[in-house]
Amino acid sequence: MAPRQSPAKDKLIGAAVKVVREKGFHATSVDELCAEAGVTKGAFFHHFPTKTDLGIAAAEAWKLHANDLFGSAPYMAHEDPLDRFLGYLEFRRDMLDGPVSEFTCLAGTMVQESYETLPALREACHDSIWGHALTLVDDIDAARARHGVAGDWTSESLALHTQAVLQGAFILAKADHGTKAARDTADHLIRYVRMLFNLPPEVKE
Amino acid sequence: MAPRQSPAKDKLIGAAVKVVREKGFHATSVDELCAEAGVTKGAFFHHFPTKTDLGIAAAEAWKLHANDLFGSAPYMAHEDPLDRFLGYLEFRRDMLDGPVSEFTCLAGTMVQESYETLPALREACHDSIWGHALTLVDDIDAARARHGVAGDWTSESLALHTQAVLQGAFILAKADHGTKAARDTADHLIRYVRMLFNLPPEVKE
DNA sequence: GACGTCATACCGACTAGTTGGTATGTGAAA
DNA sequence: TTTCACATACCAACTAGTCGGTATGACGTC
Repeated sequence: MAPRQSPAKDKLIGAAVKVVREKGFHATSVDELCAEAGVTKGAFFHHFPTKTDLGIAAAEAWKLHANDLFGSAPYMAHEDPLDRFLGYLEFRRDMLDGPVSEFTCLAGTMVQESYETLPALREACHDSIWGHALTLVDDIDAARARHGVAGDWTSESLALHTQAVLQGAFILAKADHGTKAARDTADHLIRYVRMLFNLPPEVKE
Repeated sequence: MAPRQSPAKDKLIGAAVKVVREKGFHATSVDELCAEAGVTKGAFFHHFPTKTDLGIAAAEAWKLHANDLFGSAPYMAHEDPLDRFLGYLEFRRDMLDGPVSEFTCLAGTMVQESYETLPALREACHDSIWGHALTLVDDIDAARARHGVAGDWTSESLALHTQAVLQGAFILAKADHGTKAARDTADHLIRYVRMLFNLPPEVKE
């Protein structure tokens, strides 16, 4: 039956991504993760030495998931790197919809609970966030070159700024139990980037 | 001797503000809070029916603390509301220094752990964040009027955007265990606001 | 101002249940 | 027959919360 692989491992990672985003890392118990994944505790500790190690694996899976999702999104077909960057921002804004736990960031959630106490998990969250942010740098660089935009800021800092605004938007959405404030803050980010590149404000119907 | 008040209550709130910012809400136990505050468990549950209730009280105390701190800061003496707003932003950027747990936001930390599971605590965090953000609205409104700045955005959304950027900066600082990325993102926010108000970029030595 | 009554602040042992983690067994594939 | 993926039973430590008790000060009565 079991085809000599580890379906339980993947199911546990999937369960962690789902439940930890809803309830947080420490509020989610191992038993709960096993129940959600439909596996037993023996399977859990067969694949992960500790609960923290599952968190680390989930953060890694999260980074792969994000880079896959955004790497294959429609706006990536644009020829102008600035269009790709703006397409990314609009895509992320438009994702701020539906249940809060379905658009928020696993790494941003976990790092708050681990940064002082679980260094290995903090590091994994760092890799997840930075790893995704840095995928934007090449397009930002190319967009500046093509459109002759200098400014006393680095492309890397702007890439990280977009992640900061999104992480902040998630917190507003969680506090508000709604998406309006989050979408408004994403609109401010888009307005800012357009101003940096000397574009007129986005026109919305 | 005991001056007919509740020193234990205040000490517990202070301990919660400190320890929860470091470790998170769920990772902090009642025993730990009592030890930090130097009181007994009896005192804890005399003043707070549940651990969550202490979290709520801490969120309320946090809002008072913030509005007191920023309400009496030096930049508030500026006559031009735009100078006050920019002074606030620069002050917040310059606060991003030293140990991470000493400049991050208690409400932003707790809301991530409570938004789906502890509605009363989520609500208290909402009040704390919104209550502080909205103190900026009058100055933003007045600054727009005085400097003739329209734009298709509301002053309230810009006030909330500043909070989102700061919350995002805290997450970057936690993930990075450092302050550079957080300060850079605050610089982007200041650059944005200056552009909105048609000011040249900030000059730094 | 002495006295009884009551409320508040606080103490710390205790408990019922949950936690992350372990030790050992099983059954199928190679 | 060895190995890997998983299951079951179990445990020590810790969890939030309870409960009977004490110390202290406020207040009304005489």
